Amino acid sequence: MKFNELNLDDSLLSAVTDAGFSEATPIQAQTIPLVLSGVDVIGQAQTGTGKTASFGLPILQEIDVQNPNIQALIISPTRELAVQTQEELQRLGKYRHSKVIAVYGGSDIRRQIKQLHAHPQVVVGTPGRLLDHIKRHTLKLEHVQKVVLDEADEMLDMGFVEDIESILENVPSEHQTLLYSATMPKPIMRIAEKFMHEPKIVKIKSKELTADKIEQYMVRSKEYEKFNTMTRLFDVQKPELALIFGRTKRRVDELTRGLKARGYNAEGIHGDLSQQKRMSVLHQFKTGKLTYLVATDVAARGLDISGVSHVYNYDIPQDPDSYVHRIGRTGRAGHSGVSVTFVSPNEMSYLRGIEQLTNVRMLPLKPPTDAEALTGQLEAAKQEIAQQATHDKLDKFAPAAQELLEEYDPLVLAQLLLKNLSKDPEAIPVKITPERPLPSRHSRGDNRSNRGHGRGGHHNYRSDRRGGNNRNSNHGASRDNSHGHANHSSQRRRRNYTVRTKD
DNA sequence: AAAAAAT
Repeated sequence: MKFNELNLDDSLLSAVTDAGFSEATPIQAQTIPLVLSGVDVIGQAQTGTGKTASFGLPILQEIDVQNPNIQALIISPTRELAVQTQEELQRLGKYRHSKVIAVYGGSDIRRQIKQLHAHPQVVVGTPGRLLDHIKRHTLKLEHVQKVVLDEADEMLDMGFVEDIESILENVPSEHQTLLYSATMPKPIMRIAEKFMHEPKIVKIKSKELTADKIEQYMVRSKEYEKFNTMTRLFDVQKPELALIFGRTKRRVDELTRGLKARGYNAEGIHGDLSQQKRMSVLHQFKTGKLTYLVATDVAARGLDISGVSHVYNYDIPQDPDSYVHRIGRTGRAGHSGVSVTFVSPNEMSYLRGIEQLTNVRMLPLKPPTDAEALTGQLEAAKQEIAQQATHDKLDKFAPAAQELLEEYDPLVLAQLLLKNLSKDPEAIPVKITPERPLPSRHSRGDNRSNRGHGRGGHHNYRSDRRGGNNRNSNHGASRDNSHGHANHSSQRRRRNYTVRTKD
């Protein structure tokens, strides 16, 4: 179905065309006429199916732009989703000159109050901050006619039901309600009964729970091997854009540190980071400046990032729904995707739970060997060298480099490159805290060391307390390349690929 | 049990 068959204003159709769409997705084709007819609607669909426009377009159409009051309210589970929704609605409504703002925690409330004073017609927000504004009397909802509960199952999981209830007390009772949810558990149906009137249900085939465009793999890996296995996979698979999920905020921090230490272009995102940081990291990832985004489930749902080629479940999700959401970040908008889930022996039950829900059997993936991984790194290095050579107009250099690379044992050369490429070679041993705290850690009164960077990563907890100074000294060879002439003459980063056998 | 969300 084409958009122009949906009785939408020309102003909206122009914006849709600008966005590059002509064909409506199933949820849009089915939902838009219903919303326009004024009935309550339950939409069972995930982000990436065109959900936002399916409520956004009819809402924008019915907005009276002469009316300075807030006429539509959209409640989102996470701040990032609120921002994303606001941006999309603003884009779709640009020719209607409707004003859409987002209010959410972690950002300056005074600025938001100013924006609220400027008479927006649509407000997108997260529950906590919406309530905050209501209490401050800076958010007036008495003219709201449409309410959207976006990702309702997610909001339910996060315990927002009471908040939503309090927010809705401030909305006139005869409003139209639209509820979106990827899954439809009983509590969602209860909410629907409570807040909605004879809702029409639009269901997008549950068969598409996990798109078949996603190749789903699993890797059996013990906890302490996971990190190495994953980085080897990176080297072999060379993801364009990878999303890596960890179970806790702390593990996300550790993983990020570890990946950075090994020279991967990685950043983390979770709820304890400042909102500013969250936004900037997400922006970097969306614009491709960042290849590896390590995240808690804050990024599992709703976020629409195009071009995620790989999703890695470093920690398998305990909740099967979470798995569906996580891998749904890839294989979007017609692209194919790959997901890899790491499973340790005591996590097999989670795996079974997931496979039962999705009705898909994950293909076992053999962890790459060191040699395979190094070959992968080598290829990447080759490409980089070639690229740089072209860039510097030193085309002659490329064949020479090729030759060099072919001449030497890849293993030796790759190890060397590794050492040269990584920003902090000493930090290469990475230690990720095990899931459960280790039993007694021989508490001999000194807890000065091992938190954090885990440099040196002794796996053996023997009490060699004098060992403090036995760092292996093979990095004694001076890494400081301050040889009189500074090398910032060359604009780009230059590296010395000196070939020297390892002692 | 963790994460998210108001300060």
